[in-house]
Amino acid sequence: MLVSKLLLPTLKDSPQEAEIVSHQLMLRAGLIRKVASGIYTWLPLGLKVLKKIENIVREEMDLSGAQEVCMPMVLPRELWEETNRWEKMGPELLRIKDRHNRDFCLGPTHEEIITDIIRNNVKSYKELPLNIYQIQTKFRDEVRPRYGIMRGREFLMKDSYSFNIDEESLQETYLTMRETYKKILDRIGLEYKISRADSGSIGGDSSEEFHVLAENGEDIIAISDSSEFAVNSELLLKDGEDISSLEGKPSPDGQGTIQIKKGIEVGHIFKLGKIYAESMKASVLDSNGKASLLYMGCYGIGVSRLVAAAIEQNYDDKGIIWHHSISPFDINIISIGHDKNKEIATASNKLYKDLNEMGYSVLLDDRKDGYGTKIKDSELIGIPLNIVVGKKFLENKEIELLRRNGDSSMNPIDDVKTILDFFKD
RNA sequence: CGGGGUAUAGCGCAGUCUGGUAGCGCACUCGCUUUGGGAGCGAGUGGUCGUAAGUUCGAAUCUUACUACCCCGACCA
Repeated sequence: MLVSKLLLPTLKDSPQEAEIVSHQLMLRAGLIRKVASGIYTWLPLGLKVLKKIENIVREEMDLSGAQEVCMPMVLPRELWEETNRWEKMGPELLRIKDRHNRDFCLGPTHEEIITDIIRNNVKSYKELPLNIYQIQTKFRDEVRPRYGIMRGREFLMKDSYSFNIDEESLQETYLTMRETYKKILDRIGLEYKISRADSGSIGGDSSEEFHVLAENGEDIIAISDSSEFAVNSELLLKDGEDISSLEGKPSPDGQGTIQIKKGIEVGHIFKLGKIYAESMKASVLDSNGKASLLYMGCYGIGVSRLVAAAIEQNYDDKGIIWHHSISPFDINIISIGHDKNKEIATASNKLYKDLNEMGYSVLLDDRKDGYGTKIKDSELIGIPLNIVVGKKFLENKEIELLRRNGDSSMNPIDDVKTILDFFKD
């Protein structure tokens, strides 16, 4: 992609509406623009990141044996009344009426809809277990949307629902999803903790949250300094106790002491048990030919929230630092004097073509601006590797390889192998 | 929903107290010169001052109501 053709409205100043780093940088780097409170448009660069994360999630879900579907976003009242959630969800459920005055809502989650599908189409235990997922826009009319994409009202989520014949099978699927989530977050290069959590209004037996550790996290978790142990701090606090009082106490798992950290909840996995099957009468025939209520699990990942979380965990005073797995582009060719100097333009264009053919996603900054403008923008939008074609190229056919982390080297322009090595993390 | 704050050009801001018909930086357009860390000179474009009503000869400025957005709290797969 040529930078001159790209819709990339970068900003030098942070809009006053943005308070936290990820929100400021997402606006400044031209990833998103606000449409209404908690509702955003994804611009080309932001959408690329979103899609990269979405695809990583999809790949790992498919590898885990889950199957993708797409459920509607507009949902009829009747299904929600079966579980009594039309009432229970309260104003968080954005309700609308169609032209016949029939009640609908915008889907904030899809247990009812998928359970309806399964009860109508799956009849035997032999068809189980099933794990069905979708990656779809959700709407929750949050009491207070904030921090840009982090707590939006409209957001992209991967939600999956497993249907199992018994508790053992559910446990197996649950652990598979737990491993899958770890793989996803590892691939994105995030530092995270898995913490025991309150299962909240969605109900069910037990749940765990995946927290990306970051200063601006909304959740406070207690972790052990010498084991894997982590738990949402709410669960450790007795009445009137202050969170800071937990710091330094012995960890409940008997290993090490407690540290208090802030986290961004990017994933949540639940064992729901039979509650939805009961209220919605979802059963299959078991091996004895008897109707058996389904055990369910549900597993969510906030795809759009991961974009913000990745920034919160990886930025500096110059801008975003993308992990290579989710960067909107792999390489940015900074061509200095591209419009005037044919030698530089020709070399840059060839490099651009070659790297594209090698399978990299490449930006070519062909604008009429100087080095300063171009490198500042590149650092702001967080591209992992810059290739500078300029004066040094004219002198001795050398280009500079400049990584976002500051490492740099001068190399002969034909030394493509070095470019590749340099790019490897 | 309770508390606090903001609203003037795409972004950042001044002007409001003390009423006189809107300004600065950046961005943008054109020309020339520049091109390895956000370039220089010259000439330009762009705003019903959040909305509505009121006071006044006259309102960005004073009054009232409303709306939007942000922050804290309560809430939250």
